[in-house]
Amino acid sequence: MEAKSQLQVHNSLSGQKEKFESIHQEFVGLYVCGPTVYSNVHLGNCRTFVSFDLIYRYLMHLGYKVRYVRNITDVGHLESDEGEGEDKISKKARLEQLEPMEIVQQYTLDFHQVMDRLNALPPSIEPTATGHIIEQIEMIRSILDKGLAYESNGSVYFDVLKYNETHPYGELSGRKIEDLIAGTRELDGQDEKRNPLDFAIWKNASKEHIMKWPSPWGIGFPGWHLECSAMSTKYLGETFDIHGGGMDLKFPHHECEIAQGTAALGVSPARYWLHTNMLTLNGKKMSKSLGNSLLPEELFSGNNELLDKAYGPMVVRFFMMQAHYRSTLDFSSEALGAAEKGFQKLMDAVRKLDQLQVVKESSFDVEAQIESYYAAMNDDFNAPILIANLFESVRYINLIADGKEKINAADLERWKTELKSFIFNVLGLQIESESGNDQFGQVMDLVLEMRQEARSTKNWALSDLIRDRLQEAGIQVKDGKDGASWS
RNA sequence: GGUUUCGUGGCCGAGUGGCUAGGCAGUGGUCUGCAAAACCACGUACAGCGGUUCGAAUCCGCUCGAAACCUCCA
Repeated sequence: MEAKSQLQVHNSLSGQKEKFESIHQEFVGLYVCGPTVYSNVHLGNCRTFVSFDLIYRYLMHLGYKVRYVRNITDVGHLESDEGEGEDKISKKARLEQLEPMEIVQQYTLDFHQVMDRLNALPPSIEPTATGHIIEQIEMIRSILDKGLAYESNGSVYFDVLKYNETHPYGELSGRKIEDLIAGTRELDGQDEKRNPLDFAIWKNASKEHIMKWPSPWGIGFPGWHLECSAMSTKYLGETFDIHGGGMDLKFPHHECEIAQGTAALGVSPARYWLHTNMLTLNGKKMSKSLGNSLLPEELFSGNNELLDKAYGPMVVRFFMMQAHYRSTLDFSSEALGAAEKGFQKLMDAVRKLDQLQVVKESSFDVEAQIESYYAAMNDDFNAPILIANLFESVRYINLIADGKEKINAADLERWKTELKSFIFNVLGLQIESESGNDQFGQVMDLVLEMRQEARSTKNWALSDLIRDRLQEAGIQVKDGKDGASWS
């Protein structure tokens, strides 16, 4: 409970770290913009959701009851602002001659599967845009009532200039309305809009458009920013604690959400805005359209020319956790390889933890170790620092195993609980390739016993043969003070 | 062009005014039948130039370079 009061988060609204205080003491409302399900999620998409998984997990670790809402965008966003704009899911459905909902289903399943492999917890509510058309229409109506939107040819546009008269448009992304006007001057054209900055909150559907619904303004579909406003309001209230998403959604998506929410309800939707940074490949944002994206499946199977081998989901997760969520993270096979070794080292230490001998008195400050975990995470969810501190603990674990440091039973109990909690519950790591059954472990025990037998008769040829062959099979034998272990 | 951000040792990546980041790789050592693992020691990194300061990788200015957003994107 004490650690809870020390959490600091970086709020994009202020550009600074702020003390985190939830609206309702024990509860946190968390909304994260989810994926548009028109293709397989790539690794860059995954990073954002893994980052928020960490945040979600730590908030719960601190004792908060978190309602985590993450939407599925199953109405594609408009491709262009011109009249013939087509949404991505419609387009894909047309090309593949499928029902839009088949596309949505296929890639939603893929998304869930990938999240599961990366051990990202499912959100509390995962609403879809198409399931909330009525809520969106209601919200549009409310904005129209306030005079902050106008109808034009069966579409409804948000009146940015009018809104800006009473509320600063651009407060989240640091943009000034004059600059925005100057920047968009070239774009305009034959427009239904009063101003190029205005954005659609309801869009008139052309005949060919597949996904469409009736509305007071005719047949159409909701504008691209509206779904998040409608769904976050429905499930978390008019103002909730944390709204998150990728950096690339800051403008215009989140800026528009603030404007819509404020226009419709009179209050700003979220107190804290958290933005996760991009996963880059060769220094550039991983993006499907740029052709530099990696699919999680390719990573897990090693089936990509960028990779020298396959990497497990937990190694990938650990790799992501080694960078702070607000920094870009550059992907390379080399960096992943380094992460794999580090992850292995951490897991080895966790296994050792259960076999440590206890004595009467501890020779080092266990409590300080534990405090360092909380300090790291309380500083804007600084997982890389947490991991650095965990490696400090790894050193102590190894020293105890070597008989060079000591720990008492009470300290060990408490340490085990906290350490494991941070590794497995907060970082969300899992021990991989835990060949599941005890049978295998028993066989390994037997093999190592036989090797020990050979060693005791100085049959080095046999003992080395066993060790080398196991090595070839991917099993490493480690001789320690109290016998051999393997991993 | 505008907005936001970044440039850290061989690689990845923390740090935001004085005090060790950490991981991987490397070198030397201890241990070991040999090895692996583990432990110990080591590398004097902060794009460049100028300024503020007793003191700057950390603050300010300029220069160079990179990225994201300003069209859909996590």
